[in-house]
Amino acid sequence: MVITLADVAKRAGVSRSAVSRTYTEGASVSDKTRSKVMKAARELGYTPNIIARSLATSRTQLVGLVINNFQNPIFLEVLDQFTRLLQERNLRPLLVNLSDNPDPADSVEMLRQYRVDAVIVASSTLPPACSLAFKEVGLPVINVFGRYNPTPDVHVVGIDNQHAGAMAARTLHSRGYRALGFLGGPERATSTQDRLKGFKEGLKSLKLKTSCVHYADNYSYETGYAAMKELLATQQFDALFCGDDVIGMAALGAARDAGISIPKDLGIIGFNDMEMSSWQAFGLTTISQPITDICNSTVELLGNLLENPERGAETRLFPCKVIERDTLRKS
Amino acid sequence: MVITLADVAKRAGVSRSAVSRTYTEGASVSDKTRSKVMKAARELGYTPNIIARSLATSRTQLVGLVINNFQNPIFLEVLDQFTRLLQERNLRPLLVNLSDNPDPADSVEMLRQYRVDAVIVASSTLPPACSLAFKEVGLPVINVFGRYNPTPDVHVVGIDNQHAGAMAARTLHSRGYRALGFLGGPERATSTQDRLKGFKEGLKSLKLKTSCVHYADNYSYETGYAAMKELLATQQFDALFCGDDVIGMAALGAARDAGISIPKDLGIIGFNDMEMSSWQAFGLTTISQPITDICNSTVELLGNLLENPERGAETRLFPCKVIERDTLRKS
DNA sequence: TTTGATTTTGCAACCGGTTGCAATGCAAAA
DNA sequence: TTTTGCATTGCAACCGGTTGCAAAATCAAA
Repeated sequence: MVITLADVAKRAGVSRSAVSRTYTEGASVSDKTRSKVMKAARELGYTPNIIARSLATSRTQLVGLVINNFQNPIFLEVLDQFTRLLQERNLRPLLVNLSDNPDPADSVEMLRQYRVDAVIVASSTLPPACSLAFKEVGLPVINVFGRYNPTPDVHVVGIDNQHAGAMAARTLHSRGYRALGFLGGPERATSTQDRLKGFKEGLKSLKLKTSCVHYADNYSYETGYAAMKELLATQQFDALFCGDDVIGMAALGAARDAGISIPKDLGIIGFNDMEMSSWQAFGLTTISQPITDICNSTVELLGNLLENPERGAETRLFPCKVIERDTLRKS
Repeated sequence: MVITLADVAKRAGVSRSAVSRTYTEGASVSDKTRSKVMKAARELGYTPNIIARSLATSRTQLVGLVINNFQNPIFLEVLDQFTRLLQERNLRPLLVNLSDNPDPADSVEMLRQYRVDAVIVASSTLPPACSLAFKEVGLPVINVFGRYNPTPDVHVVGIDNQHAGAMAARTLHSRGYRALGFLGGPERATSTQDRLKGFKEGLKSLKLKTSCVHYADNYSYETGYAAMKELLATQQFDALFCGDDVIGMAALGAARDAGISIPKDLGIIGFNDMEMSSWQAFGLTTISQPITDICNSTVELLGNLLENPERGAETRLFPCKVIERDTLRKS
């Protein structure tokens, strides 16, 4: 037997509206009524039914949180931040795993059925069409870690991957490396493409050419290790820009196994600055994304979006930073 | 302008009930009516409102997923599995981050307000009282990675930590180590306590005593590293059972830095078999929990629980397994 | 064709809240 | 004391579905 508004109203000797109003921010209720209601509610153990409220207000306070990468530990941090920030704003994350099927249609339908107030798509590997699909059914959507688009059709918060690629090129060059290779994540990921593009352009402006380009199909150690072995067997290079720290660490492992001296004979720079890159077993020099800034900005933008859903699409880019460790020669 | 049941009904020339029934599993509708409705719905772009349905049926298909450990990468895998398994059953995970505030009261209230059908508390560090709090307000709850309790008041799915501790003791002993130490995770975590208890009992039946006992306050590398350094400075031992792989890897790092030969002069066994323990930079011998079995079993139990919420509390324990790598001598 | 059993259908009440509107109460101003 | 203005209150309709029940339709058997 569950307690409803009406029960509380009866016990407090007021109307149902009065009860509703004491639970509504900024509604007009006298202190006297409010305290009568509170008392009755406490005595009965009343808990407002948000589902019913959602129906009436057509606001659920639910936010779809779409993720497709449960391999990369960086996303655990992302989840941590998002859940915290959303909780602070009284928003609730409905988690969606898009790993196996990159076709968002089902998820779109599902989140629509739940009438979520907005959607966060956190992925650098999902195609832009995915976020668009949400927008097309009228759901406010933010693509975090998405691709920069000069004429955006969907809100994007993240980094400028091209710029980061150029930064990697300049950094390697400044340490005296000259034969620079690229070992990216999945080739189809826009983040990979953009980083490579920026890397190449960076090299060009330094009058250099990319020594080799190779990809790891996913962000696992094995894949990265195998890719690096192949690279070592077939290519010449004295420094490597890796599309992710996991791959960077795998490359580091493979190089060490091949007896290559790091950073003397080979320099490696990773991407993401995950927790364990700092462990002294690796000491991987890497480029970090300002995850905290990105997540904060996303949720803040989300807040604005809920006030004004028609707000035009914008792009928010944050600068990356080189994290100095032991896999590059000192400049 | 959003399309409702009534709109579809009007266009299809049937009653609202008919529309509702075509969207309800196992309801009685003729094929003719059903197809008329489907056609109208398609033409109008109708999406049923699950919130309204939830209100009417008092079933939301929402499941609270409570996590408090966003540091340990193992939980990313857990999240991956749970989201997948829940999705398969048309259940939706509402993610709750209990990191900062271990007092579950707010979360209980929130999940209650959303009328979630059930709650999964996935944690080995939260006190049992936390899961109980959910039960007390009438929410079916399963504590995953929880503590074994011979007279359980809450459903528990996980491993027998005591048994695992004994397994660690036997394993170290069988490799010829005799001065066995324990470096656990947070002391207050029941999993830590139980593993230590089992470890001690295992030693006792081998006529040995624990050489030293120490704890790391959390599951981070730094903390583990510092704890290990202290241990090395103050204690004598030739093998160490670590409460978690992160700590194990930190211990490994600290030992190497101290110039200790592993596994010859010091054996280390970890816990959890996380992805990177297998990386050849570590090759950490460890004890693995059968995460997949545990998650499967949890969701299956959850399914049963939804059918019959009054089902008595049960405990489901799965066996752990030693994963042989390079940080123990061969037997 | 009639009868009885079985499906299918629509009506209307209900799920548990919110909110516009008119009525009421109350205090300050006239 | 009467009037005016504002804060409070309750009524009743509404949000978008589900479902028990009785009536209508369908089907098979007689």
